[in-house]
Amino acid sequence: MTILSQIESTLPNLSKAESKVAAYILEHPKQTMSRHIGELSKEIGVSEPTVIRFCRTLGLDGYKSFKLSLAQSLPQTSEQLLVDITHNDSPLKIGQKIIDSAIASLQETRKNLDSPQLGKAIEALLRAERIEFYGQGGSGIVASDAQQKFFRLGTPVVAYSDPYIHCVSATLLTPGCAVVAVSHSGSSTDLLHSVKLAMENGATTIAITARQSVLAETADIVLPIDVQEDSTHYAPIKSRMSQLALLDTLAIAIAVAREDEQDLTERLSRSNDALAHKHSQNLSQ
Amino acid sequence: MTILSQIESTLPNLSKAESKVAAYILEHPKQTMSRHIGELSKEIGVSEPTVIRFCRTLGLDGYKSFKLSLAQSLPQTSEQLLVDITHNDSPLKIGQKIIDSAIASLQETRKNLDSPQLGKAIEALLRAERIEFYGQGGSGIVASDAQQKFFRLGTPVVAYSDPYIHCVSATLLTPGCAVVAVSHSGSSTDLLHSVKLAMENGATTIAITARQSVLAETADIVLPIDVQEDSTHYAPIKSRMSQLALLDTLAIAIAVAREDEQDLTERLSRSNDALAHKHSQNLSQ
DNA sequence: ACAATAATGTAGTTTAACTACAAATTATAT
DNA sequence: ATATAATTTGTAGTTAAACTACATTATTGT
Repeated sequence: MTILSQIESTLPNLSKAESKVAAYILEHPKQTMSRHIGELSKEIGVSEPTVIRFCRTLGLDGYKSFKLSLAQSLPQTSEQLLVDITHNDSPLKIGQKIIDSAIASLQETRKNLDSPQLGKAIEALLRAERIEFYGQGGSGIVASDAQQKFFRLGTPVVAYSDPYIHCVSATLLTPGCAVVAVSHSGSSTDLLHSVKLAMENGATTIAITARQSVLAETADIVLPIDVQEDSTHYAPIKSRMSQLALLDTLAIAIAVAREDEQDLTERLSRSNDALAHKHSQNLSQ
Repeated sequence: MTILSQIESTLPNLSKAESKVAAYILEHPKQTMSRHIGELSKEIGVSEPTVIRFCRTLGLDGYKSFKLSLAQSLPQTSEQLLVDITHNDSPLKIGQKIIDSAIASLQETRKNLDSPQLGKAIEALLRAERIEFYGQGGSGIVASDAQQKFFRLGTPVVAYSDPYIHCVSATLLTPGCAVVAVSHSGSSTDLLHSVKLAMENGATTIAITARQSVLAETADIVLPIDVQEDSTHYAPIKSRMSQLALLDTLAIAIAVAREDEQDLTERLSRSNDALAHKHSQNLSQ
C-alpha cells in the first residue's frame, strides 16, 4: 500500500485540521514533495505542528520521513522518464527501460481507476448470463486471458480474436449478454462493427480502450486506457499490462461479490435452520 | 532513468572523494535514505561538503533533493506492501491493490534482471533457426504473446499451450532450435518432459520460471521469476506481468541486435560501393 | 452552563543542511 | 626537479528548517 492510499484510509479518523492536511496532500502530492513544512502549512492554512502531528498519525517519524515515503510512492518526475531504446543499450538497460515504462503505465491506470464506470462494468458483468471477450492482435491474447479468469466465476464466457468469428457471435447475442471489447487504439472497424451488432441485439457493451476513440464513444461503458504514444517499443507492452490489470480487477471484484452472495445465502439458510430448530423447541416445550 | 543509473553513468567523471560517495550510495541506497548528511559523510569517510558537491554534480539542488530523488527511484519498503483483498474492499481498492502488487512484482523482476543469463538467452535466440514457446494455462497466453512479438523478427516461431502438441513438437527439434518454456511454478511434468525431449534433440532450452524449481534446474538457461506466494489473488497477475516484461525485453533486444546487423551490412556494402567508386576514379585519371 | 478533554496554534530550541574560506593535493610548465 | 597554478578536499561558521513545550482555543458531556 502506498502512503497515498494509507492517507485515504486514515482520512475518516483524522481531526478537522489534520484532514485538511490530508486532503491537500492527496490533491497535490507533487507540490507537497517540493515544499518544506513552513510553506506547506501556510498553503494549507494550518500550523506547522499540525502537519507534524499528521505525519505522526500516519505512523511516520515526522515530516522528513513523511516526505521520503511520499517520494517513494510517487512516480518518477516526467523529465527523467522513458528515454526510448537506442542501439547502444545493453540488454539489461533495455529490460530496465521496458519495465520502467510498464510501471509508469500501470501507475497511470491506477490514477484513472476511480470512476463510476468501473462500478457499472462490474454490475453489468455480475448480471450477465453470458460474457464474450473480443480483441484482435495483441489484445486477442488479453481477451483469452480474461476468458481463463472469468471461466471459474460461474458465468458462461468465451473469447474471440478472429474478426469474422466475433462478428457472427455478436449477431447471436441476447439482452442478457455482456460484451467486453479490448483494443489498444479503439479504431478497428471489425471490432467496432461487432460491438454495434451486439448493442443492436440488446447486449451490454464494455470497452477497454483509448478514451478518445470511436470504440469508446460507441460502447455503453468505457474503461479508458490512455497510453501516450511515446515509443513504438513501449506502446504494446504498456497497453497490454494496463488491460490485463483492469480485467484482473474486474474478475476479482466479481469473484468477491459472488462469494459475498454465497455467504449471504448460506447465512440466510443457516439462520432459517436455526429458526426452524428454535420453533421445534418451542413446540416440544 | 533512475537516480541510481544516473550515478553509475557519471561515476567515471567523478573525483576520488566523490566517487567514494557514489560507490557507497550505489551499494547501500536504502541506508543512505535514512541517514542525514553528517552520518553519511562519517560513514563514507569524507566531509559533509563533499557529499553536497556530489549531489550538485548530479544536477540536483543539494542533499535534500538528492534524498528525495533517491526515494523516488527506490521501491517501497516491504513492510507497507500488499494487504490481501478482503470482502469489504471496493472495486477501486481491489484495482489499486492489484496494480500495486503488479508494480511490486515488476520492480522485483527489474532487480533480478542483471545476470549473465539474460545475455546468454538473447544470444541463443539470435542464433536460433527456429524458436518454440511452450506454456500451459495462464502461461500459454504469455507464450502466444511472445510468438506474436517474435514473429516479425525473421526467425520462424511457434507457440504451443497444449501438452501433447508441444511434446510431439519437441521430438522434431534439431540442434539449431531454441525452446522457451514459460511456467509460473516450474513443476509441470508435461512441460518438463517436453523440455527434456528438446534437450535430447540438441535444442537450446530457456526457462522463464521460479528459481527454485525442477524446470529451472533442467533448462540450459534460466530467467528466474520469483513471485512470493503472498496471495492467491495476486500471484497469477504478478507472474504474468513479469513473464511478459521479460519476453518483451528479449524480443526488443533481439530486434535491436538484428537492426544493428543490418546497419552493419548496409554500411559495409555502402563502403564497398564507395571504394569501387574511388577505384574507378583512380583508373580514369 | 460549566468543567473536562481534545485539538490547534505560538514561540522558542535543536538539529541538520548549506556557505565561505583555508589547507592540501595534484597537475603543469619552466 | 621545482615552483606555480588549478583543482580537490576539509574546517568552521551561518542559515534555515524541523521539531518541542506550553498556552490557547474549540468541543463534548454532564
